Formats: sequence, C-alpha cells, structure tokens
Amino acid sequence: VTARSTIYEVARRSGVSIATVSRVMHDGVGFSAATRERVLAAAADLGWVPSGPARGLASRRAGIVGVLFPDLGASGEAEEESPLYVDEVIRGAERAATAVGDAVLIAATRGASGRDLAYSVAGKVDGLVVMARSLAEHDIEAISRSVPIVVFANRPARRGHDCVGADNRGGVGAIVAHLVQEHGYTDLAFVGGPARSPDSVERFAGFRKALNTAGLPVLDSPDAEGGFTEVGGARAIRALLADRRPPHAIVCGNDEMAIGALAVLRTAKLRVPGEVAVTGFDDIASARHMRPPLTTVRQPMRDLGEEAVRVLLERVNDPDAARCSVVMPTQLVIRRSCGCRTRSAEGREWLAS
Amino acid sequence: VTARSTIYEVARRSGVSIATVSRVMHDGVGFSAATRERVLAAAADLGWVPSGPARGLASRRAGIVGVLFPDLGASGEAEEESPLYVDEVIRGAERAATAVGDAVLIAATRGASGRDLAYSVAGKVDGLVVMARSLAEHDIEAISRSVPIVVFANRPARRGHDCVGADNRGGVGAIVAHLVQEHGYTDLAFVGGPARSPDSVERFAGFRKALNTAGLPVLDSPDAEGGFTEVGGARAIRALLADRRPPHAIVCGNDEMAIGALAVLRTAKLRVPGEVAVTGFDDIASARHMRPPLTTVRQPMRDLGEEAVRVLLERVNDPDAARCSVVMPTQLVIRRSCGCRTRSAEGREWLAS
DNA sequence: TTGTAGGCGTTATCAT
DNA sequence: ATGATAACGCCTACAA
Repeated sequence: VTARSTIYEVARRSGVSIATVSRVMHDGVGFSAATRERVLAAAADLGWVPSGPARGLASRRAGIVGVLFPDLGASGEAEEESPLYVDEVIRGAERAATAVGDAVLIAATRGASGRDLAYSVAGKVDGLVVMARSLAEHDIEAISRSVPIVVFANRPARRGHDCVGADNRGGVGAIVAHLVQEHGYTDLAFVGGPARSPDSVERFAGFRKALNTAGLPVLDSPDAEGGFTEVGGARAIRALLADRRPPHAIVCGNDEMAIGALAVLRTAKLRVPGEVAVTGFDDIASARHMRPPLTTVRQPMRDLGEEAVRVLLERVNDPDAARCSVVMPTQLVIRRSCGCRTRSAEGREWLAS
Repeated sequence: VTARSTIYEVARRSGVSIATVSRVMHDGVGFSAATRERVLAAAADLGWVPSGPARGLASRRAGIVGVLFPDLGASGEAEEESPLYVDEVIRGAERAATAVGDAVLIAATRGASGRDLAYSVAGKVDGLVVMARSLAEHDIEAISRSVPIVVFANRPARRGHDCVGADNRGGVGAIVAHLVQEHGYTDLAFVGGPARSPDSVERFAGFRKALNTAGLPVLDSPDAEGGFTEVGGARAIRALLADRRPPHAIVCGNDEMAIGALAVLRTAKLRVPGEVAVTGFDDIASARHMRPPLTTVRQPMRDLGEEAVRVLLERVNDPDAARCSVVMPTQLVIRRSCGCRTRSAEGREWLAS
C-alpha cells in the first residue's frame, strides 16, 4: 500500500502519452496492439487503478448511485428497527447498478447527523434513491435540485419526483377478500405498524376499503398498533384481547407482528386458525416456517430495488423525460394461518427437487 | 434537476471568494458570522451540494469505503446464493463508516465482469473490505498495492493483509462439546457447505478437532455436503440416510441446511431431537421459530462488519501500522433441537417485556 | 495511431 | 477574516 500511482507513471513506463493510456483503459480504439500490451503491462505492474474522483470530475459522472434508508432503531424510536426489507431493496439496487457498471453507495440516515450525511452522499452520486422516512420532504426537495431523486415509497406519487413502490392497498385488499369470501369471516381486526409509516397507512387504507367493499363495518383507525416488530405485535394482541372478545381474523400490518401475534395467541390457548385466523405482510423467510405457516402477502422487494435504480438511471440520462410513478403488484401467499388447508404444498414442495 | 451549480456561483451570490465558501462549509473557522449566514443562505438558495469527486480529487480522500461481497447464485454456481449474513455485515460496515461521516460503497462480484467492477470500485474508495470468495487472491494482491484492503474471512490471516473474521472452529467446537458431554452422543455426522468455502472448511476443521479431543473417530471429509442452502441440506440428509443408519446427531454447517434437514427428518418419521439431534450455525432469524427451535451458534455479523471497517479506517490513517488479525468469538445458542429441554426460555422470554 | 492542452470543482497554501 | 491561485488525476477535443 504505497502512494497511489497515477496515469502519468503508467504513461512514462510504457513510453506513451497519458491520452493513450486513457484510451487503452476505456475507449478500446485508437492504438496499436503493441501499445496496448505495453500500457496494460505497465498498469498491472504498478497496480494502478484509475482515480474515481478524477474520472468523475472530468467526465461529470461518478458511476455511483446512492441509496438512502432509514435506521429508526438506532435513533431510539420506540422498539422499531430498520425494516428488514431494506436489505432486499439494497440488493436489488446493487444488481441493477452493477448491470450497467455502476456501484451503489448506501447510507442510513439516523438521528440529526443523518441530514448531513444525506447531503454528503448526494454530492458523491449521479442519482439518489430515497427510501420512505429516511429524509424530510424539505431536504428531498433541496437535494433534488442538483441530483435526480427517486422516492421509494408507497404513497401516491409525490409531486415532481419519480417514485416506485409496491401495491400495499391491493395486497391487503386481496387478503381481506380471501378472508371474507373464502372463509366467511365477518369480524376482522387490523394491527397497524408505526402510525407515521406510509406502509402502515397504506395497508390500513387497503383494509378499510376492502371491508367497505364487502359491506362490513370498519373502524377509523387500527384496532391496535405494534410498531412492525414481534414484541410490538405481541403487545398489541394482548391489548386487543383485553379489550374485546377475539375477532374471527387478525390482519397484521407485517409478518413480524403476525409472528408476535401467533406466540401470544398460543399462550392464550387460542388456536390458530381454529379460533382465530392470522395474516401477515411481506413474506419474510420465517413466515413459512411458523406454526401454522403464515398466510401473507409477498412484496417483490428485490425487484422494486432494481426498478428504482433503473428508473433513476433513466432520469440521469434524460433529465427532461416525463416523471414516472411505478407501482408493482403484490402477491397473496396462502398458507395455513388463514384457515386454509393447503397441506403438503407451501414450504415442502421444494423438497421434491 | 437543473445543471449542478458550483462553488463559484455560491461565492458570487454571497459576495465572497470560493475559498471562503469552502471554509464555511468545512473548516468552521476563518470568517465572520455575517459572512457565514450569507454563504449558507446562498448555498441553500441554489440547492448546492459540494461535488464529491472534486473534493475527493483535491483532498485525496473520497470519504467512501467499499465492501465487496460474492454473489454466487447469480453466476449459476450450484444452487448456492449469496450468503444471508452478507446483509448483516454490510449493515455493520455502514454503521462504522457513518460514525465517522463516511459512506459505504457496495458491489457484488459476480461472473467475469466482477473483476472489472472490483477494480472500478477500488478506484472510488479510500479502502476496501473484501469478503471471502468475492475476489481472487491475485486481484486482492494487485489492488492492495494502491488501496488498503481488509480481508473479511476466517482463514488464519493471509500474509500481508489485515483480516477479521469469526471463530468458526471454536463455534463448532462448542457445539460438539455440548453434544458429546451433555447428551452423551458418540455418533456425530457433519454436513458441510460448498467445498471451497472458507467458512465451511473452518467449521469442519473445528468439528474434526473437537471429535478428536473427545476421543471419537472422525472422517476426513464431511459426511455430506449441502451448499449452505435449504434444498441442499435436505438433499444431503437424504443421501446421508440412504447410506447409513441415522447418527445420534447431525451437525450442519449452517442454519439453512439444518432447516432443510429438519424437514427431511420429519417426512422420514425420525423425531428430532428424540431420535436424531440437529444443530446449525449462524442463528438466522428463522432458527428460533423452527420446530423444534434450532440449537446453533451465533456469529456477531454486524459487529464483524463494524470491526472490519474500523480496522480499515485505521489503516487508511496509518498505512505503516502493524498488520492486525481480528477473530471475534461466537456464541453457543442452546435451544431444543440438540435434545435440551429449555422450554419457555428461548424464543418466548421476550414476550414478558 | 498518438500527443498537447484546457478544463472539471474542490482544497490548500500563500499572501494580504 | 479574506482572496488569489496552484495543484489534484483524468478526459477530451483538437492537432499532428
């Protein structure tokens, strides 16, 4: 690890000008085969790696896209962590970026310093994917004046920005429809996540709408709230059971709360799905290993991450194109916790391979 | 999203020189309060974000650390995916980096283009954390001549590089010791991961050593191999059962294979842990939800990621310090699949909160 | 096919 | 407290 060598040294060692070195490294034309060899040899010899900053400065392209995500847990916000799916989204983003030779810069905005980090990151990238709740609307606005931004969330498109998200409403709607139509449940409860989470808000909206459509009564707010965590879900269910007799089905805002719900119901001697049905959202890995396997809704998180970066890169290449707003479909995953008897299927079919 | 404005515009609008603008933005001294206000106002006004590349070029510090990880699945390598724990490591790295105001650049090295990506990334960062199996030794060597590298793996330190990893041997050793001493098992089988995975190799080494210590016979290679996946684990167990009568205990190289094992054993009507004990490694989220809850070894993946970046940043600041090699301890997590009856405890205690 | 020279937007070093 | 002005390492017309 000695001082980084520069293009000048490579040029000198191979007896050509820096322009030729640059050409060999990138253009692929404009030099003889012999020259090429000499340059490549000299480069390898020195262990030279072109300076990203210098390249970025000269070409006005960093070759980097950024992803900002929230890290709520660290900031002490009530037992809530950075959502699990963040990792999936990041992986997806990485794939889409890598596909075009770009790299992905990630940063969690936590606490007060998160804002500064966001600005710092903005300066280092060609474009930014901002996940819900990671940056104040005001800052998004400011930053987007110098760097293209794609908002990763679920609200209907914010004005002026591209945005991509999953169909939360439709997902919950499908679950409710299944619960009502297939199982004939009429008394459903909803356990929400953090009140300010767009995901949670959208899912509850979907719940309300579906119940309305089915002609069933609905509350104005979730029957209980559990902050999207297992402990939170457990607590919410305990509160729920203390309040009223068990509903036919408990629709949880995400899988983790549903898992917490299952544990509490078990200790309360309420059989699932016999006496109470339970559903989740997200389809995290644990979902199909639960007892009973959890009926839930799968979000294509990785695909969403890929799509977000694709949209971002398009905008980077064409700042004047029309804004776009992508809503990707979700998929109902029926297992046992809703009352269905899909034995053998889910969670075992793969054993056949 | 108009053309990015520059420090010159900010300087002009606030009636000062670019030097002063720079000072206001970073130094924190060398200007009057009034000047400061004007500059800040102008900057906010323009939505100006200092150019990372320009800063990096001038200051010789990108403010970015890179993390390279393998993505085996995509390259078609036998039913194997990018290890689950990669996400955790990345999160840890992100924390450590953010703590000092740096951002993290991630890139998966898959297929042939992975190599190019690696070099490209190397040029953009101040230092690089290279996870096992993501880059050929040869390339690590080449790149490390211009950028500090920390190898994230588990082999005994490679020559010349800092390296950090978990105590795989010790972890498996603890499991075996428990199985032998507490439960009196004498016939243990080991299911390995990919043959070339350092993790897998180290874990099997730990297995052998522990059996030796216990005075029990050992094979030269794993009894079966499952590529670190559920399907692979299932397949391995089927092969194992076809070969010989069930062992007392099956020590799996990771949790996912153990989960596959549980499924196969269930369909084979072999009770766990009644007739066969099963253990895993990693302690992924699903582990404690399994039936029975999985006895396993927890690796502090996030901490490892943090540590790797800390070590890296130290080296960036002091290239001549002595090489260091960090091995972090693992922790035995006893649940039910080994035969222990820790009912109520694991996986439920949190309900009390 | 190859070389020359002028930016790119900051930081940092001198002056003032 | 503030302003000029060299670097910084590379890309890219423009020449040759």
